[in-house]
Amino acid sequence: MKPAKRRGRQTARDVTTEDRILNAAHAVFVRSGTAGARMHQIAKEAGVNAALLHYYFRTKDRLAEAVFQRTARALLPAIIRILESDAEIEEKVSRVIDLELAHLSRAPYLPMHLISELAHHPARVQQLVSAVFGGAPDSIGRRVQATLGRQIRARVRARTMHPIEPDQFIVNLMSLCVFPFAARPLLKVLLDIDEPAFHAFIARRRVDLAAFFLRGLRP
Amino acid sequence: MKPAKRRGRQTARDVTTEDRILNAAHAVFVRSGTAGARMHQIAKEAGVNAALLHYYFRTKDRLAEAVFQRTARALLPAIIRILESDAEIEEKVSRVIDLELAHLSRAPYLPMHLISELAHHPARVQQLVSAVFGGAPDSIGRRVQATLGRQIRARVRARTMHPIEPDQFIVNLMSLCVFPFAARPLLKVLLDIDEPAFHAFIARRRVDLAAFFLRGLRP
DNA sequence: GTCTATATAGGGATAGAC
DNA sequence: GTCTATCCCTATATAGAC
Repeated sequence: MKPAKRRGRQTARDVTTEDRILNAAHAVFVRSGTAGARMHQIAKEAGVNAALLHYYFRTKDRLAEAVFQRTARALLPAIIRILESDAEIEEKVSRVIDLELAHLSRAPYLPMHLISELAHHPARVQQLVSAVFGGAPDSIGRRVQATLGRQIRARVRARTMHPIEPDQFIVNLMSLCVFPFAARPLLKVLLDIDEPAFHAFIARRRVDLAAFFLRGLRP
Repeated sequence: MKPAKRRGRQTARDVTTEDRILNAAHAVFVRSGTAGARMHQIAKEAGVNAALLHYYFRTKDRLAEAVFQRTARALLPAIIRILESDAEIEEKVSRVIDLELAHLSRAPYLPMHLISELAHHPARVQQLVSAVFGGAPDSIGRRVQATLGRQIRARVRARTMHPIEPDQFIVNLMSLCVFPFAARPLLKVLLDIDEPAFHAFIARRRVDLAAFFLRGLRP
């Protein structure tokens, strides 16, 4: 590979040509959607010839799959690890919110891509499972829900928490973190805010959200 | 137009050929994304010849635009009307949640389509504004936020509500309603639930969500 | 208004030189 | 490993008969 002549803004991980392609593909796929993305555009942003994409990843679909798996590994496993740890519930909520809002501030379209791919391309479902946790097909979700369920029941018995189903707990938490980023273009129109205002909005959220959520759990 | 020979399951509004096309286009665009959608597929599901699509809507993009505007008009205006009405906050929360969950249970991919189109196709932003409210460019969002802001401040002074920014209020409410549907394929994998379990999940949500949200607003 | 037939372009993919 | 040239198919779009 040629070391010089890198066109796009390259990160520290832009070492090998394959990485450059993967990074560019990630950007283009997320920006335009997999169906709308153009191989030539990816090649251009990676600063390489279009034929090289087929040399490294045989087809567009394989390239999309590689990007998808990378996206799936970016955040979900870390969230799951927090939720099934043995930390207190308040601790879990804070840590999940901190992690999600920090990460999504840097990669705002990440969840959109994940969701959109899953919706349009049924094969991705299996790929998600194997990407997030090597072999466990369904047990992951059940395990997290069981852990949370035990914690919640204990707190309800102690009169320090309002009853809530574990799945509703998880979905509420994820909704409040992810949706603002996924719906960013919509919110900008509806709330009439621009880019800096959006960042201020998220900054405020990092301060307020955990407290709002935890008040919702009080008895 | 020929009255017989309708292939797809037709609704009561499948009266004119143009409607049939629009309905089929809606289904295909939402299912496959605009870029992934194929004109032939739309024609097939509408039960008409492919050339007819171009007779009624000159290009694929115009057809996509028509579908988008229809999608935008489906829910947003009603939500906005509730939020800027003079009902009490508790009442607003309940009504928005009821309306959204009922509507999205029938059209789960509606918000995904809206968001995805806005993200991928910058021209849609302007089209959204003119679709939701004829001429008012930005004032809609500001007006809703002002109304809510006044209500919240009054309640905070009366010590019956915890302070919260109007924009955070709106985004929290929308997040909790919309995200579960937008992320449905993801949630099915993560929570290990199938179609009927998802419906049960939403049914439970229609009972619990307003109370959860309102607890989050308590002082 | 609706159909058949066809023009045209764009994009994914390959062959083969270097 | 990387480039140039090119193939081929698919999808949008149009022309024109009925």
